[in-house]
Amino acid sequence: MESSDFIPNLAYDSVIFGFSGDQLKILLMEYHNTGLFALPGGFVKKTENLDDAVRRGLAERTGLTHIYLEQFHTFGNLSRHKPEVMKTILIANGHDPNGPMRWLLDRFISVAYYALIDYRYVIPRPDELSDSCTWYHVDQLPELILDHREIVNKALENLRENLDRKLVGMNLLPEKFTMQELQRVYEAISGTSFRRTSFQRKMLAMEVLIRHEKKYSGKAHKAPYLYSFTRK
Amino acid sequence: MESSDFIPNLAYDSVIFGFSGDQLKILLMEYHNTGLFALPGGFVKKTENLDDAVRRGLAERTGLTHIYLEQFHTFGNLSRHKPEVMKTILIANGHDPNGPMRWLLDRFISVAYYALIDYRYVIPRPDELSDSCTWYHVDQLPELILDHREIVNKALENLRENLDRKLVGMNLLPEKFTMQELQRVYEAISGTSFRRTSFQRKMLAMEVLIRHEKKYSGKAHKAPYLYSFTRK
DNA sequence: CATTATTGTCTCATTTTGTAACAATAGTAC
DNA sequence: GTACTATTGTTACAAAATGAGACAATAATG
Repeated sequence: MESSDFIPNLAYDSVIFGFSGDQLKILLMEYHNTGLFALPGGFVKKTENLDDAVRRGLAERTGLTHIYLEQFHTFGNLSRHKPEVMKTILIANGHDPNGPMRWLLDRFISVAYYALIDYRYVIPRPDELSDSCTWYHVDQLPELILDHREIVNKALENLRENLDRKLVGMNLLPEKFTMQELQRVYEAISGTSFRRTSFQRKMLAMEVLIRHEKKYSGKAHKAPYLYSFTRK
Repeated sequence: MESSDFIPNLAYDSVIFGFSGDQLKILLMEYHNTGLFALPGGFVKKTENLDDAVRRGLAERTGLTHIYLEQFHTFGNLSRHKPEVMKTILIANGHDPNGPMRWLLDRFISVAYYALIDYRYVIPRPDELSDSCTWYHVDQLPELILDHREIVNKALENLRENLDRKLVGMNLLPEKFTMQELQRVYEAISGTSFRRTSFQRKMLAMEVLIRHEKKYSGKAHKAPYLYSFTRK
């Protein structure tokens, strides 16, 4: 990680949403020997588009390309600059805080993105400073460094606002899904519950769903249809 | 303007909306002797919050403080880096493009904000590189440098999305206004027209308006009430 | 075949929205 | 003053959207 390749004082952070077991989850990194948790983030190369830097980082962290990404806010308060936190992390990783990684102690303005991905295909990979890169239920997050908690909150807020405007479900679910699964996604994001029949009527009225074959679960009841979204 | 005071490679641009004569307008700067138009922008000091940098710039450009501001996107494509444009501007202003202002030719990632302001109170002031800082109707903008046209489009898109979520009218109108004036604002932003009676019913149902005395225009018809928003 | 759980659809009441009508003015013309 | 005009605030009714429940269909089980 060579400082001179990157735009100074500029970083990005990503809130990576996945859905499993009726729950909305996000990926968090845990730094070696510190118990500190953070959002996956990175830096922007001097000869790279901002969006591409984020996609590069996401690919490294999840193994996925072609990810649904939304930029939602840029965090630029001075209060987010806490060099002592980064110093702790560097020391815990055996780096000299006055060595070649010293630039990590600088002030960073961070452009925040959220990603929606199909949970099943992710292979979380920690980076060199981290032990783990793991899914956490959004309602049970550990304490996060710097302003990362605020970033998550703003991501959630934004995701909720987009729930009715964009086809959020499309990116969190497999290609084919049942109406119930789709409803669970909407409920997890909005934090409320919907009436089954109203939800079904609303979704079908949007005319973005294609109905496929039934899905036999082996359970003793009528089998639901599988649906997919019309446009890829 | 001393390069070393600022965060390198980071700028902001502002889309300043005002409303007058039933039209939505924005403030544009014209650079000396070039015929080039741009959004008012600036740079962030190393010891300054991002938001504060923007407020500082807005105050300089408009004379106003306490402005309604929304950050809406950060533009970070390589394609927005066109050093020859900035070079032209520097030369036209009698600066040496290899002199102390050379840093202006660097690549900049720009955080974009829009502001909503009461047109009447603005005293537009050009900066040192500009002849003018003038209002332009959003449908009749001159050609803009770099990606500033894209920035305006995205600002408009964002403003439209916020039209029903936030009290947009509050910031573009005087303290007291008629229902018709409010409707004109909504129509100018949305680009559509609304039925008078439905609009009135909708606004009153929101219960955010206080009705005041009537406004006598001197015209031969019933005088409309003046309204204000409940919360400041 | 009866039972159970769940699904897709339909029905009806309620609420919201679209549309037009109407009465109330504030001026002008006379 | 009265008649007339333009615009406003409100009401009335139709149409559409939504909330809430009923109901039939069906995939398993015993």
